[in-house]
Amino acid sequence: MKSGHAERDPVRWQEQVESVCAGQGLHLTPLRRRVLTILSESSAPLGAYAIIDQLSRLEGKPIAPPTVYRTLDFFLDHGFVYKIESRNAYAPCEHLGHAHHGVLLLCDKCGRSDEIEDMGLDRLLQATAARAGFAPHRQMVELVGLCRDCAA
Amino acid sequence: MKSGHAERDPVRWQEQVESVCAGQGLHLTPLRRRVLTILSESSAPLGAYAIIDQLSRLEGKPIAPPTVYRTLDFFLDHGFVYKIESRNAYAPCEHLGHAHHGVLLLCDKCGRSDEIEDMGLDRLLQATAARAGFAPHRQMVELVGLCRDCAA
DNA sequence: TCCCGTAAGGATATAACATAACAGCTGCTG
DNA sequence: CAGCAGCTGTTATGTTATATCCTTACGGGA
Repeated sequence: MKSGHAERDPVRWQEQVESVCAGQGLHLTPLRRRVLTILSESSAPLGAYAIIDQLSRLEGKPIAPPTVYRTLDFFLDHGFVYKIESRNAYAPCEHLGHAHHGVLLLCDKCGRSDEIEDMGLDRLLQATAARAGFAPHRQMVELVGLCRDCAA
Repeated sequence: MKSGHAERDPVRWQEQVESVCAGQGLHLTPLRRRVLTILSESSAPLGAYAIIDQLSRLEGKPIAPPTVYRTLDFFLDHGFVYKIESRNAYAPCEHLGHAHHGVLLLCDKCGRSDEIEDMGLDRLLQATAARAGFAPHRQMVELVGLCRDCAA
């Protein structure tokens, strides 16, 4: 029985990140690794303060916001994580390697986020922007609604 | 000489909102009217607290956040204003009447926001979502980059 | 007239999200 | 070993948004 969700494997995802880091000489420190685990094990995107809480519990001492925001910045910069602007939340990027400009499907009911790529859409967006004389360097496409599972 | 920007006429926009309100029996109170004016006269989208500041100056007394957030909610509910999620800012919706699901072009340099409609894009988004079994009821498409004027 | 319901706004407090600024540590490299 | 870069800790603060309760204004029906 297959779920409607992408069924990301947390372990596999983390291994991929590890291998990309190794390949690019990026430092995957213990702190970063822990945040990675927290993110990957969550079924839904997490807010920064949810990460702070979990991390504080893990470490047994309070972790201050800047620590987590810096870690998130590192992941965002390298495309391992994306930010969901309409929710102020962060989620593992399933398509490592590509610039992360997918379409986000955000379920109202279960809170999950799914990311899909669509070259046709990207081209159309680019063309639409170009027609307005606009040169985009970042795009956000977020759809809020009901996912397959929750609609059923 | 025509600007690259939509050159929205603040007065005209406000009149349109007035007429829609009249037509739908919506109450355009003095407070709402003042917020409308503040929004329409700004060249770039405003954050809620910028509105609070301006409104407080206009009224000669401090205005509390809930007052402005309620007013914004009213405008958002009726599609007079849209929220720019990636900036936490609010701007007049130039296409009254349509559900406001346009593409937002956000200039990094001058801070302005432009809204364009694209039926083709909407259809493609809808189709893409449907293929994933997703039923969207709200969409956000934001492109960040350089507008025509600033690129020149 | 009196009462009541509803919509709008005021006031206080607090929650939630994010960053500035500086200090310390570690490991590399000249 | 000196000096620098990268990472983390710490304190404080800035920014955005909501919960809660109270008051006012207005319209409709007993």
